[in-house]
Parts: sequence; C-alpha cells; structure tokens
Amino acid sequence: MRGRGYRLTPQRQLVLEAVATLGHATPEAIVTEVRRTATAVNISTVYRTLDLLEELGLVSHAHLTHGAPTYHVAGQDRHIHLVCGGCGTISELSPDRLAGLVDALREELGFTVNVDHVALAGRCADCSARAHG
Amino acid sequence: MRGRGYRLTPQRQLVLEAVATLGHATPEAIVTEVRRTATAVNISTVYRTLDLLEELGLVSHAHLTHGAPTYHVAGQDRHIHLVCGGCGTISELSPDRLAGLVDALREELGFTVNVDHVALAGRCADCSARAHG
DNA sequence: ATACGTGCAAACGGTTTGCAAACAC
DNA sequence: GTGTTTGCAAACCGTTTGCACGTAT
Repeated sequence: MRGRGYRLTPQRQLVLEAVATLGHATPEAIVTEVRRTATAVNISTVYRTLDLLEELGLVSHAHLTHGAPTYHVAGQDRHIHLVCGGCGTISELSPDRLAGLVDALREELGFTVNVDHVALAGRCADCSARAHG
Repeated sequence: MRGRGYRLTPQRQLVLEAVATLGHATPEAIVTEVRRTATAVNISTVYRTLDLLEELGLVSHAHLTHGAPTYHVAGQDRHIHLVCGGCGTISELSPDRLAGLVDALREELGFTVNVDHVALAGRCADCSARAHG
C-alpha cells in the first residue's frame, strides 16, 4: 500500500477488513459493516477505496444481479456463480468447469478471461420445471 | 401479440423494428432510432415495451458493459461476447464454445444456462501485452 | 365504451464529482 | 508543512412509478 505511494488510513483498513469479513458484499453492505466501528465513514469513501483496492489487486468484484456488484478478497475461495433468473438463487461452481474454454481462448485469441467477474445466468432445476408446468 | 391479449400500437412496432435495425442497442439508442419516425415517443414507453417484447420471447438483452444493457432480436445471430476491460473492445464468439459446460450443468444440476445473457470479461491480447510491459 | 397503453414529471437506486476541511506523511 | 484523503452535498446515469390523457379494440 505505502509501497505504491498511497497513504494508509483507518478507512482503507476498515474497508478491506469488511470485505474479508463479509465474503461477498455490496458497497452498501460494506459501509454498514465499516460503520460498526467508525460511524462517520461516507459511502463515497467506500467507493473510492474499493476502486483503489481493486487497482492494487487486493479485491475483485463480480456482477451477480442487476443491482449493485459484490466485492470479495482477490484470489481467495475462487468460484463461478450461477444465478437463477426465476427465483434469484445464487449457487457456486468450481472455476475448473471453465478451464477448457479459458485455455482455448488464451491460445487462439490471446484473450485472458476473468472467470470470477461475471455470473452465468439461467434457470435452476426447480424453475425450469415450474416454467413447463 | 394480439394473441396474448396485448394491443398492437405504433410504439410497439417501432421499438421492435428499431431493435432489429440496430442489432445491439441500449434503450437510449433505441429511443433515438424510434424518434426518427415518431418524435414524441418517451423513453419510459421504450422500457415498458422492451420488457413486454422480452416476456413474449421476441427480444433478449445482454450485459456487455457496466452501463446500460443491449437488446437484440431473440434467437437471431446468437453469439457470446468477450469484453476487454482494458480497451473496452467487444468481440463475438460462437456459443458452441460453451456447449460442453452448458450440457454438463444441465445434466448434473438441471441448470439451464442462458448463454447470450452475460459477456465474458477479461483482457484482449493487446492489453495483456501492454499490462506486462 | 372501456380497458389498456402512453407521455410526462417526479422519484428511485447506485455511483461519481467538486470542494473545503482534516489528516498521514 | 504539504499534498493526499476524507466528508458532505449535489449531480449524475439508468430505470421505475403514479397519474391523467389518449387510443386500440
């Protein structure tokens, strides 16, 4: 952090801790967690800090729903998300499932897929059954 | 359209035509196109109409960027999108590339992936090279 | 004639910005 | 001390809503 010329502030520490504690969290959830120990922290500081932490490679974000993105500690407990458009249920999946595609795209096109970033949309078993009923 | 108890209005026709003409278009781009022939059409009508057309299975939408989604005629010229987080370039890919994964998820979990819906984020060859330089 | 559909304006959720005050260095 | 970072308030973008008017059926 300091190594890259940035200042180490309580806000920045608290935001990173909150992301670690919460697992997958929206900016709104993060500011709520942070305020448990520092009531005055502003949501705009959280946004600025998340951008910075992401730039430093400490956190990543994913889009699970049409609403706010969720942030998580980078490279930890990696997985793909499946989001059911019927009931909204989110399930997790090993990133190995995409390994074949990822490797092929890197070799053929030089394109490196960020596997965590986007969820796969679709319909879970229950909702598929219901739709046909 | 009428078959399902909905009224056929000029606005609805124009929105569908605009989606067909534009290929991939945001609601903003669609309303601009529609206004070339009907200046008074409101953006909220476009949103309502797109929801309806999607419910009827005539159009689909995909999330290519962090901004507005893009709408396209359903089932036509299907492809996956690759979005480079470095330069923003969007490229297209055959949905066959995901066939293996899609089949596996359906068999094992009963989950049906909506392949068109979400783009794969990552870094294109140029931007990967640049990042290491 | 009577729902249904539209335009408008206002609100919404999520995010970004300009600025002056506060603080890490 | 000085330049970065913060809090605040206001603006922003994309989207949704309530309501009175308009219109396809």
